[in-house]
Amino acid sequence: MTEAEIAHQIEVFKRGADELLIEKELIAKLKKGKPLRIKEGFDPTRADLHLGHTVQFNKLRQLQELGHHIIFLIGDFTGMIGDPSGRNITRPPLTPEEVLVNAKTYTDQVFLILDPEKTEVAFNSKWLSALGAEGMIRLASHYTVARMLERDDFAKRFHGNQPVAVHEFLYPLLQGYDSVALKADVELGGTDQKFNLLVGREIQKAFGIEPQCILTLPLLEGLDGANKMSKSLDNYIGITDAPQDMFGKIMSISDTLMWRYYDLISFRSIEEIKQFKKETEGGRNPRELKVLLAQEIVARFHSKQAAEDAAKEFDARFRHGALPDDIPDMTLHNGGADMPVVQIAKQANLVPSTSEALRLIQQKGLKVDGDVVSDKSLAIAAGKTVVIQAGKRRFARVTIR
RNA sequence: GGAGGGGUUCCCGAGCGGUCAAAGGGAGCAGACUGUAAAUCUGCCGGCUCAGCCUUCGAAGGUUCGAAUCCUUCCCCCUCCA
Repeated sequence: MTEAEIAHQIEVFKRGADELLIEKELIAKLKKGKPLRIKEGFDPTRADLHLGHTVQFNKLRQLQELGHHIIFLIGDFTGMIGDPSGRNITRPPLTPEEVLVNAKTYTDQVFLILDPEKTEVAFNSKWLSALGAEGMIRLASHYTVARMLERDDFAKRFHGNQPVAVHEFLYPLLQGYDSVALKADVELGGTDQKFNLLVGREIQKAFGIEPQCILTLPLLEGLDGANKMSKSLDNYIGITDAPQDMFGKIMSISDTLMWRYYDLISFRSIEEIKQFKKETEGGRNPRELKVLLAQEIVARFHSKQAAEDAAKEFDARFRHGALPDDIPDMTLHNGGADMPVVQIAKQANLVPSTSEALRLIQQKGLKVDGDVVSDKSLAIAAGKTVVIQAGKRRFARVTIR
């Protein structure tokens, strides 16, 4: 590989990335002229992937296009332990069947971005199950508690009198062992993974393997603009979200966050994005650019047509107050008697409780056929069909029987 | 193994015999304003057959007219010492 080619590759590696460790070593690896083994692991604890994950996939895709060997690692074994990255020490363990199902949905979604022909899918139970208690203890001997406590998350909890379970220490070790088993040249991860990735280098050295290089990518903030995108915080945009939802969620992000999304998940060139920024400073309504972003994303995971339809409906619904096309229809049985709206709202899953429905009425947030409900004891006659709206976004077309 | 501290409503965190469905903050929800943006303002924020009733303060018992608050046992977490 020529100097120029290497320089180009390094540029691709680093684009949009947070950190590349260690650049010199990566250059040395590239100089060997062989495709690099690039690994990234994912826990199959959740079936659905969201846009935050795609930041990683996009980078894998770019590296794949450079001709490198991409290993998509499913952490079926580590998934049973649970990622220590925070709150839940105890996670419900997954059954092997659940893991398989999740893994399948994972790969289905990932291959919307990666080339399935050129991607190796691996499961870490293959070598981790074989490790056994003895192997585990041997593995653990290669790292010290003091070094383990260097991890920010552990240190914080330790000093903040929060529990740190022993098994949480094992996770980085196992992840590192994955790199040994796969002979990874490079491992990718979010910035929150930096510690684990570095442990991987040490473990590889301990096993007499050339340590991997590390590429960390920024974490995509969720819809709230503060926390990282995650399903458990319910601030995510799922890859399999319906076009309408996807579009709407992107439209609801703040202007500041929009630029972040442009940087991390848009395929537009850096120059183009710069131009957009300039235009908004010159008075262009950021809303228009948000629409472009929303369309790009919907088109990527659905289709161009879906993106256009979503934009049209969005306009109709929120700028002109029209009802959405896809109001769920349902029939509620009340034995032929009139049914109070509070009950209807609850049973139609528009509100979690009748108390909540009563509150909504007080706050003028509940509508029947477009009219604000002011009488909390309002009942709908059996046989009628009405459109109930709770707040701005929740609708149901209900027939009473 | 020993000593001490602690477990409160989604989260943080006050309360320490009645005025407690439980202060305050965060998150969330609704309304106003908008670009379903942000910021801001207002209100709400356990459940129900909702001007009343029911269930909640780690769990189970007990004391009391009355307990988140006192007692007993148990479970869990943290700190220090060994």
